[in-house]
Amino acid sequence: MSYQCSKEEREFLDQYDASRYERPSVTTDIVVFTLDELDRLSVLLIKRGQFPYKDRWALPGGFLHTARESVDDCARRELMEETGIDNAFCSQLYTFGEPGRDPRTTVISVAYMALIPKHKLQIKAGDDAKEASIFQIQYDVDGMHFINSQMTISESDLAFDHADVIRMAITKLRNRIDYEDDALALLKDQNEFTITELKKIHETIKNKPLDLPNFRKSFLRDYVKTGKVKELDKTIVSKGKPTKLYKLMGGDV
Amino acid sequence: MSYQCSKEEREFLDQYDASRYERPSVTTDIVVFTLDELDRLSVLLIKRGQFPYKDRWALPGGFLHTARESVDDCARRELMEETGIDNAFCSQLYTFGEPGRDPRTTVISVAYMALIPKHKLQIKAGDDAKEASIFQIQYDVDGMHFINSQMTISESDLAFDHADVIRMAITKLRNRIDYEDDALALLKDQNEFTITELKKIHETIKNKPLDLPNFRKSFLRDYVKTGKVKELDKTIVSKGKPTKLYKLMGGDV
DNA sequence: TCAAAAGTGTTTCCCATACACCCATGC
DNA sequence: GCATGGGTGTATGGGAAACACTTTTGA
Repeated sequence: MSYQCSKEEREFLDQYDASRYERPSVTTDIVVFTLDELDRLSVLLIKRGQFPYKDRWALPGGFLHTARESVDDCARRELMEETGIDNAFCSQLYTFGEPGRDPRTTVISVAYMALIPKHKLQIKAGDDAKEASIFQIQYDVDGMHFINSQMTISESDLAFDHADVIRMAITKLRNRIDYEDDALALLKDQNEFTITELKKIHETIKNKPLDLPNFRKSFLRDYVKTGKVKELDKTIVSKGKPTKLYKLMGGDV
Repeated sequence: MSYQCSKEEREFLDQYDASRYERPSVTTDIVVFTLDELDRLSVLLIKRGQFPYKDRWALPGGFLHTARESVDDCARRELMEETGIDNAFCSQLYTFGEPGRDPRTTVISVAYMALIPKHKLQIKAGDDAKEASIFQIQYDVDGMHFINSQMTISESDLAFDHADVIRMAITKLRNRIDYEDDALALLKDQNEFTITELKKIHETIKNKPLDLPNFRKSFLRDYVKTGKVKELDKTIVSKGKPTKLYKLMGGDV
Protein backbone atom coordinates (compact mmCIF):
# COMPACT_ATOMS: atom_id res chain seq x y z
CA MET A 1 0.00 0.00 0.00
CA SER A 2 1.49 3.32 -0.96
CA TYR A 3 0.74 5.86 1.70
CA GLN A 4 2.10 9.30 0.94
CA CYS A 5 1.89 11.73 3.78
CA SER A 6 2.98 15.17 4.82
CA LYS A 7 5.86 15.97 7.14
CA GLU A 8 3.32 17.02 9.74
CA GLU A 9 1.58 13.69 9.52
CA ARG A 10 4.84 11.79 9.60
CA GLU A 11 5.73 13.46 12.91
CA PHE A 12 2.37 12.50 14.31
CA LEU A 13 2.87 8.91 13.28
CA ASP A 14 6.37 8.78 14.76
CA GLN A 15 5.16 9.70 18.19
CA TYR A 16 1.96 7.68 17.95
CA ASP A 17 1.74 5.51 20.98
CA ALA A 18 0.24 2.30 19.78
CA SER A 19 -0.30 0.99 23.27
CA ARG A 20 -2.64 3.69 24.46
CA TYR A 21 -5.70 1.88 23.19
CA GLU A 22 -6.93 -1.23 24.90
CA ARG A 23 -6.46 -4.05 22.47
CA PRO A 24 -8.15 -7.39 22.17
CA SER A 25 -6.31 -10.47 21.07
CA VAL A 26 -7.14 -11.61 17.57
CA THR A 27 -7.23 -15.23 16.56
CA THR A 28 -8.33 -17.20 13.55
CA ASP A 29 -10.31 -20.42 13.74
CA ILE A 30 -10.54 -22.67 10.73
CA VAL A 31 -13.37 -25.08 10.03
CA VAL A 32 -11.68 -27.77 7.93
CA PHE A 33 -14.32 -29.86 6.23
CA THR A 34 -13.52 -33.18 4.64
CA LEU A 35 -15.29 -36.43 3.76
CA ASP A 36 -14.42 -39.61 5.60
CA GLU A 37 -13.93 -42.99 3.95
CA LEU A 38 -17.71 -43.44 3.72
CA ASP A 39 -18.23 -39.97 2.25
CA ARG A 40 -19.72 -38.49 5.40
CA LEU A 41 -19.21 -34.84 6.26
CA SER A 42 -16.40 -34.52 8.75
CA VAL A 43 -14.48 -31.79 10.50
CA LEU A 44 -10.98 -31.52 11.89
CA LEU A 45 -10.75 -30.93 15.64
CA ILE A 46 -7.75 -30.41 17.87
CA LYS A 47 -7.52 -31.47 21.48
CA ARG A 48 -6.25 -28.47 23.36
CA GLY A 49 -3.02 -28.96 25.30
CA GLN A 50 -3.29 -25.72 27.23
CA PHE A 51 -5.72 -23.71 29.25
CA PRO A 52 -8.26 -22.45 28.74
CA TYR A 53 -10.40 -25.45 27.82
CA LYS A 54 -7.41 -27.75 28.34
CA ASP A 55 -8.12 -31.27 27.06
CA ARG A 56 -11.26 -30.09 25.29
CA TRP A 57 -11.70 -30.40 21.55
CA ALA A 58 -11.59 -27.22 19.49
CA LEU A 59 -11.16 -25.89 15.98
CA PRO A 60 -7.62 -25.46 14.73
CA GLY A 61 -6.41 -21.90 14.81
CA GLY A 62 -4.33 -19.51 16.81
CA PHE A 63 -3.21 -16.02 17.53
CA LEU A 64 -2.46 -13.51 14.86
CA HIS A 65 1.20 -12.62 14.53
CA THR A 66 0.53 -8.93 14.43
CA ALA A 67 2.32 -6.77 11.91
CA ARG A 68 3.94 -9.74 10.23
CA GLU A 69 0.92 -11.25 8.58
CA SER A 70 -2.61 -10.54 7.43
CA VAL A 71 -5.57 -12.25 9.02
CA ASP A 72 -5.88 -14.41 5.91
CA ASP A 73 -2.23 -15.39 6.20
CA CYS A 74 -2.73 -16.27 9.84
CA ALA A 75 -5.49 -18.70 8.91
CA ARG A 76 -3.33 -20.27 6.21
CA ARG A 77 -0.33 -20.49 8.53
CA GLU A 78 -2.32 -22.21 11.25
CA LEU A 79 -3.75 -24.59 8.71
CA MET A 80 -0.26 -25.37 7.45
CA GLU A 81 1.08 -25.92 10.93
CA GLU A 82 -1.69 -28.28 11.89
CA THR A 83 -2.43 -30.12 8.67
CA GLY A 84 0.58 -29.71 6.39
CA ILE A 85 -1.56 -28.12 3.70
CA ASP A 86 0.19 -25.10 2.33
CA ASN A 87 -2.05 -23.81 -0.41
CA ALA A 88 -5.54 -24.52 0.80
CA PHE A 89 -8.36 -22.28 -0.19
CA CYS A 90 -9.66 -20.59 2.95
CA SER A 91 -12.72 -18.45 2.73
CA GLN A 92 -13.65 -16.07 5.48
CA LEU A 93 -16.80 -16.98 7.33
CA TYR A 94 -17.58 -14.53 10.09
CA THR A 95 -15.92 -12.63 12.90
CA PHE A 96 -16.95 -13.53 16.43
CA GLY A 97 -16.44 -10.81 18.96
CA GLU A 98 -18.63 -11.30 22.01
CA PRO A 99 -16.78 -10.41 25.18
CA GLY A 100 -16.63 -13.49 27.38
CA ARG A 101 -16.27 -16.00 24.59
CA ASP A 102 -12.72 -16.55 25.87
CA PRO A 103 -12.24 -16.54 29.65
CA ARG A 104 -8.75 -15.03 29.47
CA THR A 105 -9.43 -11.66 27.91
CA THR A 106 -11.36 -10.26 25.01
CA VAL A 107 -10.56 -12.38 22.01
CA ILE A 108 -11.84 -11.53 18.56
CA SER A 109 -11.92 -14.58 16.38
CA VAL A 110 -12.04 -14.44 12.61
CA ALA A 111 -13.44 -17.75 11.43
CA TYR A 112 -12.49 -19.36 8.12
CA MET A 113 -13.67 -22.39 6.24
CA ALA A 114 -11.57 -24.79 4.15
CA LEU A 115 -12.49 -27.86 2.11
CA ILE A 116 -9.74 -30.44 1.92
CA PRO A 117 -9.84 -34.08 0.80
CA LYS A 118 -8.94 -36.43 3.60
CA HIS A 119 -5.85 -37.93 2.01
CA LYS A 120 -4.22 -34.52 1.81
CA LEU A 121 -4.54 -33.88 5.52
CA GLN A 122 -1.27 -34.67 7.25
CA ILE A 123 -2.63 -34.39 10.71
CA LYS A 124 -0.14 -33.17 13.23
CA ALA A 125 -0.84 -31.14 16.30
CA GLY A 126 0.82 -27.78 16.63
CA ASP A 127 2.63 -26.30 19.60
CA ASP A 128 -0.25 -25.74 21.92
CA ALA A 129 -2.23 -28.78 20.94
CA LYS A 130 -1.91 -32.39 21.97
CA GLU A 131 -3.96 -34.35 19.52
CA ALA A 132 -5.83 -33.90 16.27
CA SER A 133 -8.52 -36.02 14.67
CA ILE A 134 -11.17 -35.98 12.01
CA PHE A 135 -14.70 -36.32 13.35
CA GLN A 136 -17.78 -37.24 11.40
CA ILE A 137 -20.65 -34.80 11.99
CA GLN A 138 -23.99 -36.29 13.00
CA TYR A 139 -27.19 -34.52 13.93
CA ASP A 140 -29.61 -35.45 16.66
CA VAL A 141 -32.38 -33.83 18.68
CA ASP A 142 -29.80 -32.27 20.94
CA GLY A 143 -27.68 -30.83 18.16
CA MET A 144 -24.46 -31.92 16.52
CA HIS A 145 -22.30 -34.82 17.54
CA PHE A 146 -18.74 -35.42 16.48
CA ILE A 147 -17.75 -39.02 16.08
CA ASN A 148 -14.45 -40.71 15.38
CA SER A 149 -13.45 -44.33 15.85
CA GLN A 150 -12.79 -43.84 19.55
CA MET A 151 -15.32 -41.41 20.90
CA THR A 152 -18.39 -39.27 20.48
CA ILE A 153 -18.33 -35.61 21.45
CA SER A 154 -21.48 -33.55 21.74
CA GLU A 155 -21.46 -29.96 20.62
CA SER A 156 -21.63 -28.65 24.16
CA ASP A 157 -18.31 -30.32 24.87
CA LEU A 158 -16.45 -28.22 22.35
CA ALA A 159 -14.21 -25.39 23.52
CA PHE A 160 -15.24 -21.74 23.30
CA ASP A 161 -18.17 -21.04 20.98
CA HIS A 162 -16.81 -23.41 18.36
CA ALA A 163 -20.10 -25.27 17.99
CA ASP A 164 -21.65 -22.00 16.78
CA VAL A 165 -18.79 -21.52 14.35
CA ILE A 166 -19.21 -24.99 12.90
CA ARG A 167 -22.97 -24.57 12.62
CA MET A 168 -22.53 -21.33 10.74
CA ALA A 169 -19.93 -22.91 8.48
CA ILE A 170 -22.25 -25.77 7.55
CA THR A 171 -25.10 -23.37 6.82
CA LYS A 172 -22.93 -21.17 4.66
CA LEU A 173 -21.45 -24.13 2.83
CA ARG A 174 -24.90 -25.49 2.01
CA ASN A 175 -26.06 -22.13 0.72
CA ARG A 176 -22.99 -21.74 -1.45
CA ILE A 177 -22.68 -25.22 -2.86
CA ASP A 178 -25.23 -24.71 -5.65
CA TYR A 179 -23.58 -21.74 -7.26
CA GLU A 180 -19.98 -21.94 -6.11
CA ASP A 181 -17.31 -24.45 -7.08
CA ASP A 182 -16.60 -25.48 -3.51
CA ALA A 183 -17.39 -29.14 -4.06
CA LEU A 184 -14.52 -29.55 -6.53
CA ALA A 185 -12.05 -28.87 -3.73
CA LEU A 186 -13.11 -32.11 -2.06
CA LEU A 187 -12.34 -34.35 -5.03
CA LYS A 188 -9.72 -36.99 -4.35
CA ASP A 189 -8.05 -36.18 -7.66
CA GLN A 190 -9.10 -33.12 -9.61
CA ASN A 191 -7.34 -34.51 -12.69
CA GLU A 192 -9.39 -37.69 -12.81
CA PHE A 193 -12.84 -37.77 -11.33
CA THR A 194 -16.27 -39.08 -12.20
CA ILE A 195 -19.63 -37.38 -12.13
CA THR A 196 -20.83 -39.82 -9.52
CA GLU A 197 -17.93 -38.91 -7.28
CA LEU A 198 -18.80 -35.22 -7.48
CA LYS A 199 -22.45 -35.99 -6.95
CA LYS A 200 -21.63 -37.82 -3.70
CA ILE A 201 -19.85 -34.70 -2.43
CA HIS A 202 -22.92 -32.61 -3.16
CA GLU A 203 -25.17 -35.16 -1.50
CA THR A 204 -23.05 -35.17 1.61
CA ILE A 205 -23.02 -31.41 1.92
CA LYS A 206 -26.73 -31.00 1.22
CA ASN A 207 -27.55 -34.07 3.28
CA LYS A 208 -29.99 -35.45 0.74
CA PRO A 209 -29.88 -37.76 -2.28
CA LEU A 210 -29.67 -36.26 -5.76
CA ASP A 211 -30.87 -37.56 -9.11
CA LEU A 212 -27.93 -38.67 -11.23
CA PRO A 213 -29.35 -37.83 -14.69
CA ASN A 214 -30.25 -34.33 -13.55
CA PHE A 215 -26.95 -33.84 -11.78
CA ARG A 216 -25.16 -34.88 -14.96
CA LYS A 217 -27.11 -32.34 -17.00
CA SER A 218 -26.21 -29.50 -14.65
CA PHE A 219 -22.60 -30.63 -14.57
CA LEU A 220 -22.28 -30.75 -18.35
CA ARG A 221 -23.94 -27.35 -18.70
CA ASP A 222 -22.07 -25.56 -15.91
CA TYR A 223 -18.63 -27.12 -16.13
CA VAL A 224 -17.98 -29.01 -19.35
CA LYS A 225 -19.70 -26.62 -21.79
CA THR A 226 -18.06 -23.64 -20.10
CA GLY A 227 -14.63 -25.23 -20.41
CA LYS A 228 -13.96 -25.33 -16.68
CA VAL A 229 -13.78 -29.11 -16.89
CA LYS A 230 -12.61 -31.31 -19.76
CA GLU A 231 -13.75 -34.81 -20.55
CA LEU A 232 -10.86 -37.29 -20.71
CA ASP A 233 -10.59 -40.19 -23.15
CA LYS A 234 -10.05 -42.54 -20.24
CA THR A 235 -12.73 -44.50 -18.51
CA ILE A 236 -12.65 -46.66 -15.43
CA VAL A 237 -14.47 -49.88 -14.84
CA SER A 238 -15.52 -51.41 -11.59
CA LYS A 239 -19.02 -52.74 -11.82
CA GLY A 240 -21.53 -51.98 -14.54
CA LYS A 241 -20.83 -49.69 -17.43
CA PRO A 242 -17.41 -47.99 -17.62
CA THR A 243 -17.37 -44.43 -16.28
CA LYS A 244 -16.09 -41.38 -18.08
CA LEU A 245 -13.38 -39.41 -16.34
CA TYR A 246 -13.16 -35.64 -16.17
CA LYS A 247 -10.37 -33.23 -15.38
CA LEU A 248 -10.65 -29.82 -13.76
CA MET A 249 -8.79 -27.22 -15.80
CA GLY A 250 -6.34 -25.32 -13.63
CA GLY A 251 -6.77 -27.75 -10.76
CA ASP A 252 -4.19 -29.68 -8.75
CA VAL A 253 -0.75 -30.22 -10.28
CA MET B 1 -21.41 -17.49 28.91
CA SER B 2 -21.06 -19.96 31.71
CA TYR B 3 -17.53 -21.19 31.91
CA GLN B 4 -16.94 -23.74 34.63
CA CYS B 5 -13.32 -24.58 35.26
CA SER B 6 -11.08 -26.45 37.62
CA LYS B 7 -9.00 -24.90 40.38
CA GLU B 8 -5.90 -25.65 38.34
CA GLU B 9 -7.31 -23.79 35.40
CA ARG B 10 -8.43 -20.91 37.57
CA GLU B 11 -4.87 -20.46 38.80
CA PHE B 12 -3.62 -20.43 35.28
CA LEU B 13 -6.11 -17.78 34.31
CA ASP B 14 -5.27 -15.64 37.30
CA GLN B 15 -1.65 -15.40 36.35
CA TYR B 16 -2.34 -15.17 32.65
CA ASP B 17 -0.50 -12.19 31.28
CA ALA B 18 -2.76 -10.74 28.70
CA SER B 19 -0.11 -8.41 27.39
CA ARG B 20 2.40 -11.03 26.38
CA TYR B 21 0.89 -11.42 22.95
CA GLU B 22 1.28 -8.69 20.41
CA ARG B 23 -2.13 -7.26 19.79
CA PRO B 24 -3.56 -5.42 16.86
CA SER B 25 -6.05 -2.63 17.25
CA VAL B 26 -9.57 -3.57 16.24
CA THR B 27 -11.98 -1.12 14.67
CA THR B 28 -15.33 -1.30 13.01
CA ASP B 29 -16.22 0.54 9.82
CA ILE B 30 -19.83 0.97 8.81
CA VAL B 31 -21.06 1.39 5.27
CA VAL B 32 -24.27 3.38 5.72
CA PHE B 33 -26.32 3.21 2.54
CA THR B 34 -29.21 5.52 1.88
CA LEU B 35 -31.07 6.95 -1.10
CA ASP B 36 -30.82 10.64 -1.90
CA GLU B 37 -33.76 12.86 -2.87
CA LEU B 38 -33.61 11.47 -6.42
CA ASP B 39 -33.47 7.86 -5.23
CA ARG B 40 -29.82 7.40 -6.09
CA LEU B 41 -27.63 5.07 -4.05
CA SER B 42 -25.65 7.09 -1.55
CA VAL B 43 -23.21 6.48 1.26
CA LEU B 44 -22.32 8.36 4.42
CA LEU B 45 -18.72 9.55 4.64
CA ILE B 46 -16.90 11.38 7.42
CA LYS B 47 -14.10 13.84 6.91
CA ARG B 48 -11.35 12.79 9.25
CA GLY B 49 -10.21 15.38 11.77
CA GLN B 50 -7.12 13.48 12.85
CA PHE B 51 -4.14 11.73 11.43
CA PRO B 52 -3.75 9.40 9.74
CA TYR B 53 -5.51 10.50 6.58
CA LYS B 54 -6.39 13.82 8.20
CA ASP B 55 -8.89 15.79 6.09
CA ARG B 56 -9.61 12.76 3.93
CA TRP B 57 -13.04 11.24 3.66
CA ALA B 58 -13.62 7.87 5.30
CA LEU B 59 -16.31 5.51 6.49
CA PRO B 60 -17.74 6.13 9.93
CA GLY B 61 -16.39 3.82 12.59
CA GLY B 62 -13.89 3.63 15.37
CA PHE B 63 -11.95 1.60 17.87
CA LEU B 64 -13.43 -1.26 19.80
CA HIS B 65 -13.84 -0.59 23.51
CA THR B 66 -12.33 -3.87 24.49
CA ALA B 67 -13.97 -5.95 27.19
CA ARG B 68 -16.89 -3.59 27.50
CA GLU B 69 -18.61 -4.34 24.22
CA SER B 70 -18.90 -6.88 21.45
CA VAL B 71 -17.77 -6.06 17.95
CA ASP B 72 -21.43 -5.78 16.91
CA ASP B 73 -22.05 -3.33 19.76
CA CYS B 74 -19.07 -1.27 18.69
CA ALA B 75 -20.53 -0.88 15.21
CA ARG B 76 -23.90 0.13 16.63
CA ARG B 77 -22.30 2.56 19.06
CA GLU B 78 -20.28 4.27 16.37
CA LEU B 79 -23.34 4.50 14.18
CA MET B 80 -25.26 6.06 17.04
CA GLU B 81 -22.51 8.54 17.77
CA GLU B 82 -22.24 9.66 14.21
CA THR B 83 -25.79 9.47 12.93
CA GLY B 84 -28.09 9.47 15.95
CA ILE B 85 -29.60 6.15 14.91
CA ASP B 86 -29.84 3.88 17.89
CA ASN B 87 -31.51 0.77 16.64
CA ALA B 88 -30.25 0.37 13.12
CA PHE B 89 -29.85 -3.06 11.65
CA CYS B 90 -26.14 -3.62 11.02
CA SER B 91 -25.04 -6.74 9.24
CA GLN B 92 -21.47 -7.89 9.28
CA LEU B 93 -19.75 -7.68 5.94
CA TYR B 94 -16.15 -8.80 6.10
CA THR B 95 -13.05 -8.41 8.21
CA PHE B 96 -10.11 -6.61 6.67
CA GLY B 97 -6.76 -7.47 8.13
CA GLU B 98 -3.95 -6.68 5.73
CA PRO B 99 -0.95 -5.27 7.57
CA GLY B 100 -0.24 -1.82 6.25
CA ARG B 101 -3.84 -0.85 5.67
CA ASP B 102 -3.37 1.60 8.53
CA PRO B 103 -0.03 3.40 8.70
CA ARG B 104 -0.02 3.57 12.50
CA THR B 105 0.04 -0.05 13.46
CA THR B 106 -1.75 -3.22 12.53
CA VAL B 107 -5.45 -2.47 12.55
CA ILE B 108 -8.01 -5.16 11.99
CA SER B 109 -11.25 -3.70 10.75
CA VAL B 110 -14.57 -5.48 10.96
CA ALA B 111 -16.82 -3.91 8.32
CA TYR B 112 -20.58 -3.62 8.71
CA MET B 113 -23.36 -2.48 6.44
CA ALA B 114 -26.51 -0.55 7.40
CA LEU B 115 -29.47 0.64 5.34
CA ILE B 116 -31.08 3.79 6.65
CA PRO B 117 -33.54 6.18 5.00
CA LYS B 118 -32.07 9.64 4.58
CA HIS B 119 -34.55 11.50 6.78
CA LYS B 120 -33.56 9.38 9.77
CA LEU B 121 -29.91 10.29 9.54
CA GLN B 122 -29.09 13.04 12.02
CA ILE B 123 -25.67 13.69 10.72
CA LYS B 124 -23.26 14.85 13.33
CA ALA B 125 -19.56 14.25 13.38
CA GLY B 126 -18.09 12.42 16.34
CA ASP B 127 -15.04 13.27 18.37
CA ASP B 128 -12.35 12.54 15.89
CA ALA B 129 -14.23 13.73 12.84
CA LYS B 130 -14.77 17.18 11.46
CA GLU B 131 -17.53 16.84 8.96
CA ALA B 132 -20.03 14.31 7.69
CA SER B 133 -21.96 14.15 4.44
CA ILE B 134 -23.99 11.88 2.26
CA PHE B 135 -22.45 11.21 -1.14
CA GLN B 136 -24.16 9.79 -4.15
CA ILE B 137 -22.25 6.87 -5.68
CA GLN B 138 -21.48 7.05 -9.39
CA TYR B 139 -19.50 4.68 -11.54
CA ASP B 140 -17.08 5.54 -14.30
CA VAL B 141 -14.23 3.89 -16.18
CA ASP B 142 -11.88 4.73 -13.32
CA GLY B 143 -14.09 3.33 -10.62
CA MET B 144 -16.44 4.86 -8.12
CA HIS B 145 -17.01 8.54 -7.52
CA PHE B 146 -18.70 10.08 -4.54
CA ILE B 147 -20.67 13.22 -5.23
CA ASN B 148 -22.43 15.68 -2.98
CA SER B 149 -23.60 19.20 -3.71
CA GLN B 150 -20.17 20.66 -3.17
CA MET B 151 -17.61 18.21 -4.45
CA THR B 152 -16.70 15.00 -6.20
CA ILE B 153 -14.35 12.53 -4.60
CA SER B 154 -12.83 9.67 -6.50
CA GLU B 155 -12.38 6.34 -4.82
CA SER B 156 -8.62 6.71 -4.64
CA ASP B 157 -9.11 9.77 -2.45
CA LEU B 158 -10.78 7.81 0.31
CA ALA B 159 -8.89 7.02 3.48
CA PHE B 160 -7.46 3.58 4.19
CA ASP B 161 -8.88 0.78 2.02
CA HIS B 162 -12.39 2.13 2.36
CA ALA B 163 -13.03 2.05 -1.37
CA ASP B 164 -12.59 -1.72 -1.23
CA VAL B 165 -14.97 -1.93 1.71
CA ILE B 166 -17.64 0.06 -0.11
CA ARG B 167 -17.22 -2.00 -3.25
CA MET B 168 -17.66 -5.20 -1.32
CA ALA B 169 -20.70 -3.79 0.47
CA ILE B 170 -22.40 -2.91 -2.81
CA THR B 171 -21.68 -6.34 -4.24
CA LYS B 172 -23.02 -8.10 -1.17
CA LEU B 173 -26.09 -5.87 -1.04
CA ARG B 174 -26.91 -6.65 -4.67
CA ASN B 175 -26.56 -10.35 -4.11
CA ARG B 176 -28.77 -10.27 -1.03
CA ILE B 177 -31.51 -7.97 -2.21
CA ASP B 178 -33.46 -10.66 -4.06
CA TYR B 179 -33.93 -12.99 -1.15
CA GLU B 180 -33.49 -10.77 1.90
CA ASP B 181 -35.73 -8.04 3.21
CA ASP B 182 -33.02 -5.40 3.12
CA ALA B 183 -34.91 -3.05 0.81
CA LEU B 184 -37.70 -2.53 3.35
CA ALA B 185 -35.23 -0.81 5.65
CA LEU B 186 -34.88 2.01 3.13
CA LEU B 187 -38.58 2.87 2.99
CA LYS B 188 -39.38 6.40 4.07
CA ASP B 189 -42.31 5.11 6.12
CA GLN B 190 -42.69 1.40 6.72
CA ASN B 191 -46.29 2.00 7.83
CA GLU B 192 -47.38 3.56 4.55
CA PHE B 193 -45.58 2.72 1.37
CA THR B 194 -46.42 1.85 -2.20
CA ILE B 195 -45.21 -0.96 -4.40
CA THR B 196 -43.66 1.56 -6.77
CA GLU B 197 -41.66 3.07 -3.93
CA LEU B 198 -40.26 -0.32 -2.98
CA LYS B 199 -39.56 -1.10 -6.62
CA LYS B 200 -37.48 2.09 -6.94
CA ILE B 201 -35.32 0.98 -4.03
CA HIS B 202 -34.71 -2.34 -5.74
CA GLU B 203 -33.92 -0.60 -9.01
CA THR B 204 -31.43 1.68 -7.33
CA ILE B 205 -29.62 -1.17 -5.63
CA LYS B 206 -29.57 -3.41 -8.69
CA ASN B 207 -28.86 -0.45 -10.95
CA LYS B 208 -31.36 -1.53 -13.58
CA PRO B 209 -35.03 -0.96 -14.34
CA LEU B 210 -37.57 -3.55 -13.24
CA ASP B 211 -40.95 -4.50 -14.67
CA LEU B 212 -43.75 -3.23 -12.42
CA PRO B 213 -46.30 -6.00 -13.07
CA ASN B 214 -43.74 -8.68 -12.35
CA PHE B 215 -42.42 -6.85 -9.32
CA ARG B 216 -45.96 -6.59 -7.99
CA LYS B 217 -46.49 -10.32 -8.42
CA SER B 218 -43.35 -11.15 -6.45
CA PHE B 219 -44.26 -8.62 -3.79
CA LEU B 220 -47.77 -9.99 -3.31
CA ARG B 221 -46.49 -13.54 -3.18
CA ASP B 222 -43.50 -12.95 -0.87
CA TYR B 223 -44.83 -10.29 1.47
CA VAL B 224 -48.60 -9.87 1.38
CA LYS B 225 -49.59 -13.53 1.12
CA THR B 226 -47.09 -14.45 3.83
CA GLY B 227 -48.50 -11.80 6.16
CA LYS B 228 -45.27 -9.86 6.45
CA VAL B 229 -47.00 -6.89 4.88
CA LYS B 230 -50.64 -5.83 5.11
CA GLU B 231 -52.61 -3.91 2.52
CA LEU B 232 -54.17 -0.72 3.92
CA ASP B 233 -57.57 0.69 2.99
CA LYS B 234 -55.97 3.98 2.17
CA THR B 235 -54.78 5.06 -1.21
CA ILE B 236 -52.87 8.09 -2.34
CA VAL B 237 -53.37 10.06 -5.51
CA SER B 238 -50.91 12.18 -7.37
CA LYS B 239 -51.16 11.56 -11.09
CA GLY B 240 -52.91 8.69 -12.76
CA LYS B 241 -54.73 5.95 -10.88
CA PRO B 242 -54.68 6.06 -7.06
CA THR B 243 -52.08 3.85 -5.42
CA LYS B 244 -52.68 1.27 -2.74
CA LEU B 245 -50.70 1.67 0.44
CA TYR B 246 -49.07 -1.14 2.37
CA LYS B 247 -47.78 -1.49 5.90
CA LEU B 248 -44.91 -3.63 7.12
CA MET B 249 -45.97 -5.72 10.11
CA GLY B 250 -43.57 -5.24 12.99
CA GLY B 251 -41.89 -2.30 11.31
CA ASP B 252 -41.21 1.20 12.57
CA VAL B 253 -43.29 2.50 15.48
C1' DT C 1 -60.60 13.14 -24.24
C1' DC C 2 -55.99 12.34 -23.36
C1' DA C 3 -51.90 11.41 -20.63
C1' DA C 4 -50.10 9.09 -16.77
C1' DA C 5 -49.55 5.75 -13.57
C1' DA C 6 -51.78 1.65 -11.24
C1' DG C 7 -53.16 -2.79 -11.75
C1' DT C 8 -54.48 -7.45 -14.39
C1' DG C 9 -53.80 -11.17 -17.41
C1' DT C 10 -51.30 -13.92 -20.83
C1' DT C 11 -47.51 -15.97 -23.23
C1' DT C 12 -43.06 -17.67 -23.42
C1' DC C 13 -38.98 -19.68 -21.89
C1' DC C 14 -35.80 -21.66 -18.80
C1' DC C 15 -34.71 -24.83 -15.48
C1' DA C 16 -35.35 -28.08 -11.80
C1' DT C 17 -37.53 -32.42 -10.86
C1' DA C 18 -39.13 -36.95 -11.76
C1' DC C 19 -38.69 -40.93 -14.06
C1' DA C 20 -38.72 -44.29 -18.04
C1' DC C 21 -35.50 -46.55 -20.64
C1' DC C 22 -31.14 -48.03 -22.96
C1' DC C 23 -26.01 -49.34 -22.65
C1' DA C 24 -21.79 -51.72 -21.37
C1' DT C 25 -19.49 -54.28 -18.30
C1' DG C 26 -18.40 -58.44 -14.74
C1' DC C 27 -20.02 -62.59 -13.14
C1' DG D 1 -28.40 -64.65 -18.89
C1' DC D 2 -28.75 -60.87 -15.23
C1' DA D 3 -27.33 -57.65 -11.90
C1' DT D 4 -25.04 -53.27 -11.58
C1' DG D 5 -24.17 -48.79 -12.27
C1' DG D 6 -23.44 -45.36 -16.35
C1' DG D 7 -25.74 -42.66 -19.56
C1' DT D 8 -29.82 -40.69 -22.58
C1' DG D 9 -34.28 -38.86 -23.39
C1' DT D 10 -38.85 -37.13 -22.21
C1' DA D 11 -42.78 -35.16 -19.57
C1' DT D 12 -44.25 -31.98 -16.10
C1' DG D 13 -44.50 -27.90 -13.26
C1' DG D 14 -43.15 -23.48 -11.28
C1' DG D 15 -41.18 -19.17 -11.61
C1' DA D 16 -39.02 -15.28 -14.14
C1' DA D 17 -39.35 -12.17 -17.96
C1' DA D 18 -41.76 -9.73 -21.54
C1' DC D 19 -45.65 -7.42 -22.76
C1' DA D 20 -50.59 -6.53 -24.16
C1' DC D 21 -54.38 -4.65 -22.07
C1' DT D 22 -57.62 -2.44 -18.66
C1' DT D 23 -58.66 0.97 -14.94
C1' DT D 24 -58.81 5.29 -12.61
C1' DT D 25 -57.46 9.50 -11.80
C1' DG D 26 -55.99 14.85 -13.09
C1' DA D 27 -55.83 18.16 -16.47
